Amino acid sequence: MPRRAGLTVDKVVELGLSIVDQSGLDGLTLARVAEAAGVATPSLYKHVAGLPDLRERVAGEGIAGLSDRVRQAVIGVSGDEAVRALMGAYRAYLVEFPNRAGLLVAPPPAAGRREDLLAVVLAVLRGYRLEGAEAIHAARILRSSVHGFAVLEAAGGFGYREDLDESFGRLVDVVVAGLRSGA
Amino acid sequence: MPRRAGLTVDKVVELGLSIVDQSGLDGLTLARVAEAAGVATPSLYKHVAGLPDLRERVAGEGIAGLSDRVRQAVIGVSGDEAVRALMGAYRAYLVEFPNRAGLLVAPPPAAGRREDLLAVVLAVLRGYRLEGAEAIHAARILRSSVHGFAVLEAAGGFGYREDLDESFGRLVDVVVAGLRSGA
DNA sequence: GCCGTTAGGCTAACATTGTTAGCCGTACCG
DNA sequence: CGGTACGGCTAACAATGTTAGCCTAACGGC
Repeated sequence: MPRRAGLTVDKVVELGLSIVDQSGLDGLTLARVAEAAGVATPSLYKHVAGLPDLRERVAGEGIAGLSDRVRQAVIGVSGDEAVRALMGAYRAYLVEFPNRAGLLVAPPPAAGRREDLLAVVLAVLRGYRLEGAEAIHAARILRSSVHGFAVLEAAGGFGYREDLDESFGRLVDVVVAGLRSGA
Repeated sequence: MPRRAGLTVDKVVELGLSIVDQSGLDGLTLARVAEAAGVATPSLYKHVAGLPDLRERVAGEGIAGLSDRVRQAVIGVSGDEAVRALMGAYRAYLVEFPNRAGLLVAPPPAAGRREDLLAVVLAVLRGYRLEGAEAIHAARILRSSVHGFAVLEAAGGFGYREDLDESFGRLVDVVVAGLRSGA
């Protein structure tokens, strides 16, 4: 076992993310990360500035992961299909990683990552010939509805899990219809 | 200064809620509540079982507050107007108390409170002649979209605040149209 | 290949918070 | 008037975040 653990910021953030997946947002603690890294707690300060900084970075990573998934999902499709793919991928991400829901609403410098996601949404909406402010409104509608559903599902906010696929399908239909009508 | 502070569970929860409003969810700490109550920290254990319990109760109160607002908003209106009023009240609540957004997704025994909210939504949907599973799907669509928008707005998740009213108006239109078409 | 510098680990120490245990007086009830 | 129980308190402890300062392995320049 090397005297130097060879830790980097990226490894610390990755460990943090997996801890969030296992134990929820409240489980993300410097002590747990240090333990997972095989290192004493204060050593982490050589890589991150503290717990708030780590939280921010983990949130950024979570948003980036979502962004990647969504971007992959819309490759080669357009129009209604792209919207369905985008919403499906968004939901699937939070089904797979429910504990990351809380990461997706962080206001701070994670903003840069959010831009990526917005870019994908806007690209998809280009198929509807929406431009400028119109596209912004449409993007917000799209994101709001899928985010709301996914977050509530991830948190167990719906009474019973039955028919969730059906509910989601209908939500997607409503959004697609809205976009087509030039919402 | 009375030897007995005359504290009750309700007062503790109320103090907790106002602390959440002032300092966010992370600011809700037994120490802060005790200070606000003019009492030593361990004394709180005579009223709540600990921090998790307090969190649950505060969340319940937050959901109850939303429920009340929404219920008030739909009194005397029906159909499309009721849906608009419901969504408007939901959003307005989180605009007024942005820090309560995180309270609305708690899975645990706050479930009872959520039932109330669901009941209001279902009552509103009765105007669309939706029944049984149909009504459940519609309720989820309604709740998902308004929740998503309100949460993202509360967290500053939208880049700029401009035209948010316009965006929200369009979201409401899309949902109303979807419900009318029997989504 | 030596040597200085630095990066990346460590221990020690401390503040804050949550939590438990146990004490003690006040308020109320018979 | 006396007893009980409720609602406060202090003391003590564990866990976490954070700072300070040390020490050494790794690496680069001469």
